[in-house]
Amino acid sequence: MPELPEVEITRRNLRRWLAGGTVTRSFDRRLVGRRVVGVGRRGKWLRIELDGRLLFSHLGMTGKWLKRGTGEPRLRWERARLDVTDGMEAWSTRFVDLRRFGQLIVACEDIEAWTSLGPDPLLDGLDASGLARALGRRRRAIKEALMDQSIVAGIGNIMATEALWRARVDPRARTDALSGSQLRAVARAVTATIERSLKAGAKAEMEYVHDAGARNPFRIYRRAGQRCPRCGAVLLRVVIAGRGTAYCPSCQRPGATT
DNA sequence: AACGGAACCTGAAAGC
DNA sequence: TGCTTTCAGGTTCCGT
Repeated sequence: MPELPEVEITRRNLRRWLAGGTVTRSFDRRLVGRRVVGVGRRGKWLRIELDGRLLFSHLGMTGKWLKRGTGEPRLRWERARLDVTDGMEAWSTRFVDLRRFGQLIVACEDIEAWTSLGPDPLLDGLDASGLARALGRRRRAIKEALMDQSIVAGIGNIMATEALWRARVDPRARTDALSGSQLRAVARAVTATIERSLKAGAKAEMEYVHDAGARNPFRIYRRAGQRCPRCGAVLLRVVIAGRGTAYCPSCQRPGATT
């Protein structure tokens, strides 16, 4: 269930585990014998660069990359593995994915899912004018627009919910109704929310909020019925683009115009 | 073109 | 206890 922060943490882990190593065993024969040059990310996509090949990885809802010993047995829900050696040591990375929405794609050049992404808030930055340009003159709800990967890359249901609360903007507000100051607030809030999550989540074994036993580290995500941490009003729930959305009816404002 | 809903898949938690 | 319903941090397709 990862969004940009978890995917970025996964990228850093994979870079540590793989970069400079040579693949000794893989789910795909075309990767065996190749050296890993580096690991990149745009939005929610990972791009593992090897000599002469690219491996794209999307985590879907439940995908995780984990580091294990080469001799360790197949993990529960393991779908793929990539073993490497640096000449001295050997180890294994495993891709586990309970719900199987994740993707692994071997390619020789960049795939469309990668090249068609909108600006990535961490790599490209995000300001009000960039956001306004990306939104264009569409009129859909701001939350739906933020989750569109061609508008901004890497935002999912949680980052959108949290960022709009931080920006004090109603998630149902139409994009063409937002004022300049609301756009600035949203752009700042998206970046701040991602950075907060990034700091909180850096671990070798990612834990997602819906994992059994996991705590909810977010301010309002999945907290409808509880009180707004800012103004104390009771948070409500609404469905936008098919996704559950908590919001504060008191301090999150609709667009400036209607 | 746009929008809601279903689909893909496997569970956990809540409700009865 | 056990059965049913709802929900889940993603993306895509399909019908209206």
